Amino acid sequence: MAAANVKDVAALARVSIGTVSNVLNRPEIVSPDTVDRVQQAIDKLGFVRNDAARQLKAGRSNTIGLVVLDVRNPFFTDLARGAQDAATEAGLSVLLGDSGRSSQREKAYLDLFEEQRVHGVLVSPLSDVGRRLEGLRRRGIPAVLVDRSATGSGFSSVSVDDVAGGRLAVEHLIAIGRRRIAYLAGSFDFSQVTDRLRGAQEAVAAHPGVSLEVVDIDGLTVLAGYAAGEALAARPAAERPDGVFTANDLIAVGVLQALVMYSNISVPGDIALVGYDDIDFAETAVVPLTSVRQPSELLGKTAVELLLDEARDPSREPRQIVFQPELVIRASTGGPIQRVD
Amino acid sequence: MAAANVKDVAALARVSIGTVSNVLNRPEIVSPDTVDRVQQAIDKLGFVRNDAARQLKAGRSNTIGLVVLDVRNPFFTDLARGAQDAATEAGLSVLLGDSGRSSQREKAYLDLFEEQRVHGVLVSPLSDVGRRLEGLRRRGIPAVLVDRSATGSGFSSVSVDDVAGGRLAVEHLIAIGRRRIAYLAGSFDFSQVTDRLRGAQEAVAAHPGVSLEVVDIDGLTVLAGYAAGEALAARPAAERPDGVFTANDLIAVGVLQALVMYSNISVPGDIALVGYDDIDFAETAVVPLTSVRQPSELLGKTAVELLLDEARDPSREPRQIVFQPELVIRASTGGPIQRVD
DNA sequence: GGGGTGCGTTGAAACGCTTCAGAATGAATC
DNA sequence: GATTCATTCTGAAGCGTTTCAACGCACCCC
Repeated sequence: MAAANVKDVAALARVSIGTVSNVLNRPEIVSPDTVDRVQQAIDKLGFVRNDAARQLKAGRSNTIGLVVLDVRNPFFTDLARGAQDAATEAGLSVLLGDSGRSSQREKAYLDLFEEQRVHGVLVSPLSDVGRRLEGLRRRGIPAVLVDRSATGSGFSSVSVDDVAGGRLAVEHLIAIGRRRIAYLAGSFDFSQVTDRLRGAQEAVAAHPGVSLEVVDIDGLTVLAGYAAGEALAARPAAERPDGVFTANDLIAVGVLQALVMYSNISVPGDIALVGYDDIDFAETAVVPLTSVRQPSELLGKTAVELLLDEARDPSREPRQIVFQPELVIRASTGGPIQRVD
Repeated sequence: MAAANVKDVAALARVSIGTVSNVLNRPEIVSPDTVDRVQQAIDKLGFVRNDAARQLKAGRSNTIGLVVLDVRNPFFTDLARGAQDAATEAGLSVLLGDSGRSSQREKAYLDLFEEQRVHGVLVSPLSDVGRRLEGLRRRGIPAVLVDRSATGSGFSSVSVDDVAGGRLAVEHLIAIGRRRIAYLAGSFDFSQVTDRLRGAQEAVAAHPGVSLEVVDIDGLTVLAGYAAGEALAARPAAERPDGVFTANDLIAVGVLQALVMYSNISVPGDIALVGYDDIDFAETAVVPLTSVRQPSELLGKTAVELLLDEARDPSREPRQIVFQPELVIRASTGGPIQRVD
């Protein structure tokens, strides 16, 4: 029992294959009677349209390729979910690839997407994929960079203003009276890490009497944060910061746990703590964590929209969309909002 | 500048299109000279093979469809990663769909996969998709159920023995001397939740003098765990369990945080705690959490292997592969491993 | 020199769909 | 009754690949 095709349906419904195709794609131009007859034939034969043939004819697939740096990072899964929703809405599906920060895998996925003649690609780029994306574009496949601003690259991008995020975090610490701020981060080769630092510096610069110490730790993990927290706790009280901003929530959680162990240091009493990303665990940490939230789902949704616009009109000027992060205030900086305007 | 196709390559290399195809797919049967010439033409034209045409001809795509219940759950992303690795190895790619526990979306993804004539589908089934999968199989698309045993369903499956996991957890609690065990869980309509309970019951039944209390909480979240932990702490000490097993790590983390707040209750001193899933945060919790680990990545990898076997030989008998979970012992039950053989 | 053997190459056919120019039909208009 | 027009349907062409029977050629062997 071979799978039925349009020809079989046409034969059973006693119409031409062209009519079957019209029933499938533009039923409004076919007479109701015929639509009925064809539909019955389709049901009877269990016909399911062959997408490969359709795509071959169309010249491109109904798929959007998305390459993320790390599927295990909630930021990216949220982003992927947003992208999927927007794509589904437009009748497209998303092929999700995980580069795992390997430029080899990144390339492999882009090659795959090119063979598939995808509708477009969304990339959270590892390194310099500009040339590769140029190639895709020449073939008519638009690309949008996600989570990285791409001014001047000739591509559209959606990103979050990390400088603003850093500023937001540290201004909040200053607003609640902290004067000796520390920024805890590792992996300073990530632009996100340095952008957040820059924001922190700007906030400090705007407030005389506030100092900023940068603590370079070993990575962006809970364990690195725990070690850093222990080191802070071991300092004489006078040399400890009274406000700590970390490059992400994982570090903050580690710091928090180290401080809770040394129960003589209280959060936020002695040290107020602000993380970044607002992961699920921020809300449910031992001391609920103030954090900077990125609109990840919105990022994915918007990226797809930019992509579709460019697919429709390839000559369109690239646009850089920068989202503003949002500060979520919780107990680790004194809980309910106290704003000083 | 239209994209080059095999015909263009053939013309430039002065060979037939059949030869170009052979260079692409079976270079060993083409003379080295010709391979060179064709390769140069390919490079010069920037030719990239059109996958849609290839698939149309082949009758099926080089893609495996995977539908998971929730991409945000690390268990599934790990599983997906395992599946991707195995698929890549076999020259296939994975189309990842997130049903988000909606049977409508589940159906939509299966429809999509059918249109795509995917090589096979992996499903962590929401409800009864048996009939739907039967339909796919009739069309030559094999299916493997993941994270659910499917004995007697006619399909292969990979799953983890949750009964064994529950037994493992509670036997460990008993082995370290606990006698009043509590099982904290919500959502008792999930088979995983009840299977783990069954394992716990078996372990208790095998040890006279040990009691098991089942505490039904509101969901499987950190917050639900926190509430349950507070309730435990509020009990008179004599009525508190001395060993707690939770249906997942999130609950355990919540319990842990509630207990740590009431600092008169020590973990593991007063209450030993075992979670389930071994999420990243288990290792880095305030008190590192003993947990039952599921080989999620291996699950994905194995599922793909079963699928490929069935794709190669459709008459193959379905197989049910059940993995054994593993207990990871950490500080919440007394830390370094103490094994009684 | 006829017949066999292998190697490398050829090119038409087929995969299943969509599209589109044109045919068929019936109704409306002069 | 001829003309126009709208509506509905037809069927061949074409998308770009893989496959496969057939072909040419060189070589070897009696």
